[in-house]
Amino acid sequence: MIQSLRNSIFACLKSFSRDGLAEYSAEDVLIDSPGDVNLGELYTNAALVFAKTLKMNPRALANNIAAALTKNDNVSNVDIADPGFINFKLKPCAWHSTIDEILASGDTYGSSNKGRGEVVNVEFVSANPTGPLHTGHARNAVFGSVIANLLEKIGYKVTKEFYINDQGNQIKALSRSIYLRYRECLGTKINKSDFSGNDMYLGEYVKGIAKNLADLYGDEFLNKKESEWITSISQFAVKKMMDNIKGDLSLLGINMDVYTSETAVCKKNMVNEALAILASEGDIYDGIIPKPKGIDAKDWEEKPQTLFRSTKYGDDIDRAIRKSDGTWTYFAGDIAYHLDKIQRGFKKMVNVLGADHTGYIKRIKAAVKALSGGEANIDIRLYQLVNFLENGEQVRMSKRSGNFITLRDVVERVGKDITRFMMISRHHDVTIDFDFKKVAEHSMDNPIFYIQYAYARISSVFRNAAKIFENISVEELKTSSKSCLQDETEIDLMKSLCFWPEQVASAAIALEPHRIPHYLYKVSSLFHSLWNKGKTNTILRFIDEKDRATTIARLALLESTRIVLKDGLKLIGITPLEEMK
RNA sequence: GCACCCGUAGCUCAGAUGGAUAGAGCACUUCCCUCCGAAGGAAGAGGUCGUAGGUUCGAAUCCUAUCGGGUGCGCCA
Repeated sequence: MIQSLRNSIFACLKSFSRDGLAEYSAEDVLIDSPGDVNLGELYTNAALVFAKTLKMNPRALANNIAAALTKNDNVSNVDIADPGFINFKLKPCAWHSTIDEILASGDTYGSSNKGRGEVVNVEFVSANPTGPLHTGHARNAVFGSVIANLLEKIGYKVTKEFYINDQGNQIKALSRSIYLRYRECLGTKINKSDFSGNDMYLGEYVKGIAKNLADLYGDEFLNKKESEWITSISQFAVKKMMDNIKGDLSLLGINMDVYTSETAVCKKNMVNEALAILASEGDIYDGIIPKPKGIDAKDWEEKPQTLFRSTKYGDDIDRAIRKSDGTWTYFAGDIAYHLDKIQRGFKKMVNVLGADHTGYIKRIKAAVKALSGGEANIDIRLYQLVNFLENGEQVRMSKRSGNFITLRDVVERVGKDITRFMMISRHHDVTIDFDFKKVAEHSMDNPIFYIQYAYARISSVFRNAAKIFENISVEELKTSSKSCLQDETEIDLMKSLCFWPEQVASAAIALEPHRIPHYLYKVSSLFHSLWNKGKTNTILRFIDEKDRATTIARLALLESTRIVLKDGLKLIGITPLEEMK
């Protein structure tokens, strides 16, 4: 409905200039409901926005648009306000046809083809396989998965990807930690001091992996030099940890499409290939990175290193791709990985990272630009920390000691749906306070219950209606007359449902999933409001035992509300409840 | 020192592409269950959108400066 209004306004604009609007489309026409209801149901600022482009007086343009709208059968009460806003209403029958639209579309209501089937790679979580997923990863996982759902919904072909950092010092440290526990399993006495080395892992899960190792390989690695076991145990450890991580993700209902391993990328010689591309553009050179001012770096030595000229693509300083011992930096591997993505055909990429990766954005964007000759683009979304509160007190966590809340802990305690809702309902740039007590409360502090409650109430109405009227079918809801739906709140609800496709598209394009739960809350609120109106004003009740036609019309409105709520909940990965318990 | 992010009601937060008198919830005040689920609803009060300039028909939104808070800054991944 909104889209067809846009189209008629845009057609009017186009009649004034054939090519002046070449860069614009009907999508650029704003139609919204004004904050003040006295101003009307809907308004557009198109005359103000396009007056300049068309070199016309805003007021004159507004007159023309208003005339065009007046001719539209769905529109009534067109009015022009200074300096050129156009306010108008829709005839009730137009709102009623929005219900028919929703019922006809069903699950696909809100979908669009803005993505035109373009492939997009959404990389998220990508946690080091050195321990179970923790609470930070939970936000990453939920955020990434909803972005993927949203992009899919607007017509992109999405690949959800996890990058496995199965190389480097952390994996070595994990392997050494496992090896110690493995010896312990086989009877060697291990002292606490043996774990005092660099970044040794102390978590209980290390013992579990060591036991598996001992069960499977016996004393095969015992009394051998590190060089003889490190590769085997690393591989074993990564395999075990990845199984663990996949299990944790599935607790949140998340399945990745692709897991790409750093080792595999290196084996394909991608690092050299990537560097060759960069070198051919003159973006590789030997140089010195200056010491940053104002921070503590006592043992800083200025040494020449191989650098990537990322400043050419907007970075603040050039970045090292080789350590002074000649081995590649992590960044070199990441450059190779992104070349791999590009070669797999992705021109559009999204990467979800924790806020501690702030400094990483510019260099990876630079690399993608350089590697693709400007063809590919990567969006990096950072998310802020989650503070966990127990009885109002923040829970301290330390990963090294193994003392941290795992994703599994959280999900087992409050459930998948609440975890997901908490992680997704705030803007990604805002830190979240996750209070274990509050989130489980069935109260207004916890909007998920409000939304679930609306959904359950609708289902309840249908259950009750079925007791009174026989054989209510979706077909009957579709074909019935809705002309009795005239109440202000009913219209408001229809109006709100009408904007669902817009909401989905805006959330997807902005990569801001939190808009979805906020919208669902608003729809729920209108529904609850309508429900309560029926308590005092009995003619507004959904079920009228003596009037099947009216009941069916109201059920049609409720069904379309249910479709939107269900679709929205599905996008954010939450299971709707048929009844509250 | 530099980069990125945040600053909106007492509290927790929404306000995409600049739009009209800045919105919710919690808390506070007052109402509404003989009634499809009160786990709800209606109304009231609460704001110099950190501050100061600028851009224009119009700024919470864009630009500049500044204050406060967070994150990060070579051979960690």
